[in-house]
Amino acid sequence: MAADKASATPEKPRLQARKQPLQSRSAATVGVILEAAARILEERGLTGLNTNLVAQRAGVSIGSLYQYFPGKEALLAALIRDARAGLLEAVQQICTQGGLLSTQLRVLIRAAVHHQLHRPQLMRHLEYAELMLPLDQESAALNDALLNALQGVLMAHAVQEAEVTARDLIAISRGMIDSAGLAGESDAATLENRVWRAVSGYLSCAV
Amino acid sequence: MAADKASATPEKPRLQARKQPLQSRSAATVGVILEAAARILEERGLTGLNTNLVAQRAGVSIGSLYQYFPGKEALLAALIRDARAGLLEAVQQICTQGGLLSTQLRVLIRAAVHHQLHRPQLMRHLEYAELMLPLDQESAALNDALLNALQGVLMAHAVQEAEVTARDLIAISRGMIDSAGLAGESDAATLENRVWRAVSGYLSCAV
DNA sequence: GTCTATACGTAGATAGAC
DNA sequence: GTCTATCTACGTATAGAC
Repeated sequence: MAADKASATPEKPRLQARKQPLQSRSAATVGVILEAAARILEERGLTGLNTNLVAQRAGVSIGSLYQYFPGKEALLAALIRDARAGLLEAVQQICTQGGLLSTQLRVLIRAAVHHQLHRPQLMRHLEYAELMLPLDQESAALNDALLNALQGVLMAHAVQEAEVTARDLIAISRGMIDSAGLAGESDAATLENRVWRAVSGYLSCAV
Repeated sequence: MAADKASATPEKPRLQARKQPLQSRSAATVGVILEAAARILEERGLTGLNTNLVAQRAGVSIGSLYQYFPGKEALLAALIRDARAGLLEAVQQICTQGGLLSTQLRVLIRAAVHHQLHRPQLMRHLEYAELMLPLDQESAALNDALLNALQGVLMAHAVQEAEVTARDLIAISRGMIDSAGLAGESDAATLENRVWRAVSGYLSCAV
């Protein structure tokens, strides 16, 4: 009987929040908690993030936090989802509008720079967290949607090997913006031009 | 709340190993420990790395491990130093040889691809660890040396804005190789060509 | 439904035996 | 000089009060 207590640990990280914040007050609480988590992430990184500190900074008790997020990983998953969803919205809008390839890519790069340069440290920590977490269905779907949107644009303009090209373009942009953010750059326009040079250079050799 | 109990935390991470492995047996032990740490990093990431597990995998006791490394961060610092030193050696050799810019960059990209595609997960974890650790003197010096070597090549060929260009080229390469490694690519030659396209494209627009 | 208090597990680090 | 045993601290998660 007593042995049952410590039965085989299922290792089941729950990434979904226990409650969906349908009420406005709950939504506000969730927002406060997530913003606190984001700030801590920026200041202390992944290892410095813990549920007690988040609750304290958010001004709620640890018990309340656990009512909305079943653990540290759930906080990270929510932050990742939010970030991905924000970018995806902008990207899909651009991709469905059509136009010259160069124009579309320019605008996409602008969106990416704006998105990633806003809080570079936070994005970097989230990107790393994404690799370690067994990323949930929703985040995976958002990632796929992002890649597919870009791939669609490339195919619409008859670019060869759209799949690997899309991956490379994302890697180039992400790497450069990451690096610039880390170096303390804040001039989005200049950075945008440099990313454009790399992206257009990569493509012009290909065609 | 109650009185501050954990307020006076000095937070003094020692990054230097306690002993330098001058004897061959010690050097072997250090090597075994570091390889064990590297494997765990690849399998479980930064949060999964702990001193007990490293000692166990390395086949030494936790006490012995602490004689060589005063903690988890010292293990990471040593791994980062080793990786940086390995790449720097190759890069400096290439940079001091002279020749056409395109030739030199080609060879540099080859070295970078070879270096980073070998153990992509490990490199990614180390890159992230590098950001969180107050990186020690030696690693900082190695990083500077790397950047300077590339910058020197660019300046020798009269490339404008060598500093920011060097940073961008490193960011492009690192981002693409990282992404390719994560996607499971193992064809170094193909990847090398794609990185070359991005790098040469970036530069040709600049000149 | 929000808080306080606490039990539990894990990891860090050391002291002392051999 | 290497190992075993252990102490301490911290973070997670829950139970129960309000």
